[in-house]
Amino acid sequence: MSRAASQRLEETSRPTIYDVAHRAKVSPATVSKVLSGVTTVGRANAARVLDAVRALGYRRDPLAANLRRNRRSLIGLIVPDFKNPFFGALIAAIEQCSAASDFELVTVSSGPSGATEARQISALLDWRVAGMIVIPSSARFPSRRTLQLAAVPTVLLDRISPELPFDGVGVDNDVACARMVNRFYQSGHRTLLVAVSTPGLPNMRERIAGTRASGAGMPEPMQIEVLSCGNDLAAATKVVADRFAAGPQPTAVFALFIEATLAVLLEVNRRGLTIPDDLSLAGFDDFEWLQVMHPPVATVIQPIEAMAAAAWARLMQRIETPGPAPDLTRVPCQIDFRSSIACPPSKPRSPRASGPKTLPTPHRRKS
Amino acid sequence: MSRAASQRLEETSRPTIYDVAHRAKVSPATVSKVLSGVTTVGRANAARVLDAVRALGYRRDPLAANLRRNRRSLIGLIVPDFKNPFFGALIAAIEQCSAASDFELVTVSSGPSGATEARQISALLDWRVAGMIVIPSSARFPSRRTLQLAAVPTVLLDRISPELPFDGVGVDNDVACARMVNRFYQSGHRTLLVAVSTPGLPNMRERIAGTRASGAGMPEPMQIEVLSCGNDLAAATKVVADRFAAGPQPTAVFALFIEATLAVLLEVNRRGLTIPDDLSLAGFDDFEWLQVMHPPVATVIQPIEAMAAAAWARLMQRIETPGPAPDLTRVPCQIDFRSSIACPPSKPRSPRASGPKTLPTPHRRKS
DNA sequence: TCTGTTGGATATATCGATTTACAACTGACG
DNA sequence: CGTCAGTTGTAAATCGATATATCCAACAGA
Repeated sequence: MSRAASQRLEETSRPTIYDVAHRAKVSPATVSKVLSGVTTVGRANAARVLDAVRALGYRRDPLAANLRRNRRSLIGLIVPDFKNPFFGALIAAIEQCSAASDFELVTVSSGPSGATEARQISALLDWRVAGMIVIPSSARFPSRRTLQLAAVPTVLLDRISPELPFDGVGVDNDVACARMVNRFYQSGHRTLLVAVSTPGLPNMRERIAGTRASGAGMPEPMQIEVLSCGNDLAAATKVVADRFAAGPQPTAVFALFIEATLAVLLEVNRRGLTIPDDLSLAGFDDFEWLQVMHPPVATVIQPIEAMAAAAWARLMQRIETPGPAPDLTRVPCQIDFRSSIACPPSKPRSPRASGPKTLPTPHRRKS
Repeated sequence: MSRAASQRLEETSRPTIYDVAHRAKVSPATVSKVLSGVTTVGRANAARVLDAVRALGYRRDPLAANLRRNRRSLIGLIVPDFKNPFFGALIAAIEQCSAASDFELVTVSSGPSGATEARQISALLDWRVAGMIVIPSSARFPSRRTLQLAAVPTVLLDRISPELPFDGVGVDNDVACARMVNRFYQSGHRTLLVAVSTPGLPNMRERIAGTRASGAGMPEPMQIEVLSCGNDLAAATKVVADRFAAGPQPTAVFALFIEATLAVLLEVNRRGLTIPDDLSLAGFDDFEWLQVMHPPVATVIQPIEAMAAAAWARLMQRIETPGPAPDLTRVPCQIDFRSSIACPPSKPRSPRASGPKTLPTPHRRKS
């Protein structure tokens, strides 16, 4: 009866598996088997089914299929912020991975607040995702309410810590920072201002630790000052401006997140300073525009494709064989030492001293 | 029987509506009514249901609910590229809108190819989204295969054209371009190189038309040259380099998309030119880093929040009352005339002539 | 007393697919 | 010829929720 109705509507609404079955003169069960690649179907029947599918333009309803089948075909991805192109690139890379698989990817953002993050996680769990990739947004992740995550294969990305009971994929922050600090040291710097977002974030913690350790291990130990800048550009701008106004002028800044790099550049402009003569600068994360600065800004380059691939592989593996021991994968960073790092100015604070340049800078004004 | 089983598993697997009903000593139908806010439920029963929901931590399965209910609670969003922070900001703004509504948002990217765009659209249609917001990726949208879209409320965003049978929300490209061209004209420019991505894209078409019309309407008509740069930075860089190497040196460039702005800045660096003395530059889309350039780059600022809000409102309206007449909404742009536009150099090609400056530029090197 | 109405609750069919248990058919072999 | 094994196909239950029809109690009006 209902099937008859569905048949009548065949042209207006989407065809169902019953319509296909009817047209191919087989049962819906057979159609389902053909579509899911079960081999115990006669060649003739299979062919007729495929013909009918083509003729009717049938597409299976993933809602119904997922509901019945226990294994769901969705992967959830949670990023803190869509506006950040670093996360954007990660999303794109992960989407690439998912396209090559049988899973569909659903991406949502958690915002800086832990509350909305928990809400988004719950929402994805409601959809019974087969697995999740999460870039944690808050320092303390996961909140108690989201601990249900343990039930679903989950891989943390970028902001990872060995204390959490999840698989994780991140970069070797300490190594990268050590290399960058070394560059500062080799250029003659003995003090370094490190601009971080929230010191509690796992990746920030690692970067700070790496910087500190490396600085302390030098023949002449470096003096490392850590500046917490908050999460957005507005906050960072203010903190950086205050710091430049207050303490002794820094001669080298290592910005551990992109907004800090921007904030420092803004402040440098405002004060009419010159990079690298007055101030050496290095950043984290590579964006194309960093190369068109005067001079181009040295940065740690996080291997986005590699991170995405590693996270995806880890998740697939975890879905297939849910083993008990979570593990962390570290991907190495590249560093592009661009010309924004040079000798410190010879006189700390004075009208102007044209410090010797060790690195070529692109020509600017030709007057 | 099956319910008994489900009851037995109550602690290990997610509770169902039957579990709630059992605990509250009512029928599943009543629970459903309470949860969907139907008022014909006695106060005592409603209270017991809510208690049971809390006690069991029940959350309704959106798969099952959406399957049964005809009205789906999903909105699909398709953007061409997650890496572009302009789209990222749009996603964030639209997500904001959706958070305040009963709908859930699913975002996917279509990539530059029309084929994957069609595939993504089909996938979203399979999920029976209640509506879609699409930033078309290909010049000819929609492809024939995706015309099924007509069945679902759909709003196009950013790249819109009156020929398509869809609602659309975009910016007043022609007005914005006219204002920018006027600025070039007022600064003394009579020739203008316009860098576009794909001239066929609706927004590019509009921008080119607006630029051309405005330039032609000047007391001394301007000479407008259009340069097709392709869609990514690599292509744009090459095209721009070739153009600078070949024809007469441009004195003013209006980059209609962000990669072109970057490409021009790169080429300017490579050639050791100075902005705005040797070349005046304006761009489209505002990014924070444009302000830390030397000098800051003038740009058209697209009102992202307004676009998102307009698109969302339009979609909600269309979902509630599916009227037949599609319409286009235009949102006005702001322009930030930064100091990257100045007089053209007095001598077209020669050692160097320090052209008179009409606008202050921030100090650079103090040597 | 009987009928009609109404608010409140329930039983049951249903959304569209998958899965399980079983029936029907085909040969093969004793 | 009958039984057994191996294929191939189908009927019916099922996933978890919602819509619809039905049912019941209480109460008003005739």
